Amino acid sequence: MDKRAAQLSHLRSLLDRLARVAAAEDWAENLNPAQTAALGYLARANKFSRSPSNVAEYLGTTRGTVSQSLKSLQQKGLIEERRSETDRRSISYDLTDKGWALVSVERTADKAIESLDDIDKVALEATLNKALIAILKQRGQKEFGQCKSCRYHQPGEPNALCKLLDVSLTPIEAEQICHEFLRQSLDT
Amino acid sequence: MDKRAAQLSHLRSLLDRLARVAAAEDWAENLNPAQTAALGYLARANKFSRSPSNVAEYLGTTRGTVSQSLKSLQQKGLIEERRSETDRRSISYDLTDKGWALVSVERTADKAIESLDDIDKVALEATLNKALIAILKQRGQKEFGQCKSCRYHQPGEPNALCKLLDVSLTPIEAEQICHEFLRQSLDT
DNA sequence: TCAATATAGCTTTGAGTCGATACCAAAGGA
DNA sequence: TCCTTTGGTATCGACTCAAAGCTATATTGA
Repeated sequence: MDKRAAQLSHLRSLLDRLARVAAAEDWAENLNPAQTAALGYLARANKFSRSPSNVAEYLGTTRGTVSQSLKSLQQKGLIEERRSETDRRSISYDLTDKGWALVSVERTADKAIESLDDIDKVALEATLNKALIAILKQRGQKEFGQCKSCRYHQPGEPNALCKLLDVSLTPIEAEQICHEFLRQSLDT
Repeated sequence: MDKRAAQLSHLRSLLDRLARVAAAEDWAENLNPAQTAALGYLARANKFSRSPSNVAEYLGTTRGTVSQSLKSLQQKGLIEERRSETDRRSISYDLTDKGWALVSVERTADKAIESLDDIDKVALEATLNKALIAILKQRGQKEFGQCKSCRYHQPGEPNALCKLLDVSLTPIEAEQICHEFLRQSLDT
């Protein structure tokens, strides 16, 4: 194994270990890391992006797994299902008050990230995003992103507009995550 | 949920999602992410740090889980156990040729990371390391690190010396990971 | 228009894995 | 000798994955 390869795998393992160690504490309220991730996603996704399929694609896992994770979250009273009136197959999940309370508790991993310099945080986010986008592109997976940075977003006062779905977006909604997201500058 | 909290959890989820998506491909040769992580650690750890307990502490999981992961890796012919002669309880694992071959195959996540600018890579590693160290310190977990950056490392030609275990270290060994690692500058 | 077919959204199933707990065996002290 | 600590393993319930199995909607082709 040459040195270059070793260096690469080192960065990769560092990332993996950090996520693994950080995930090891995600057991408050009997939530495992996958359930915590799903709950966190639902808390940040808009109402068009809270189906099991969306969660599965976002987290890079299968619909079957997500189906059970969500069922478990539901049994614990953290989320509740809302069936679509137009399409009787599809389901969307909303957080309950209990769910909202849980996502806002701070964990030691958050504190550790918070302790970084602001400059580091900005750079970290930018770089991680680059890496993530590169992987997703190679796999042909969707990126997901905030409406306000989307190609279909049209700013406005007081509400913005989604030109794809033709719906009005409150300022809060414009910061939520959407599965239809497409970045503005199309670099292939 | 105020904006600051939302920002924090965003960085945290980004990290989590990246690791999750990257891990989703680690199924070559029927290895799951945990097994891949264990194999990767064993490939980079020195001979004093390849016990089940060491792997468990490094990955932030339990000895029981690691015990099963290693057994699975062993059945697949990727590692082999070596029992200590001085302590009949302890076990150390070595990679087989097949195991070495497997850790050196490049995955798409590696390519994505490789595609980053060198400056980004250096900054990314430094920042991730800061965050990891902060978490580990809060949890009272050991850091693990390369001998050559350890407090007990004494450079020398051709071989360096570990002042803790009083053993000679070849240049290759000095770049391996040790569970006894203590960083040089002691900032509390 | 209306069945036949294809696709989409989600769930169930079975094999394998993870984490918590309890446990055994060896080593170290008092 | 007895007690504690350390290193590793067995078991059980919960979880994950992949694949197969529903329904419901969309599309096709007379």
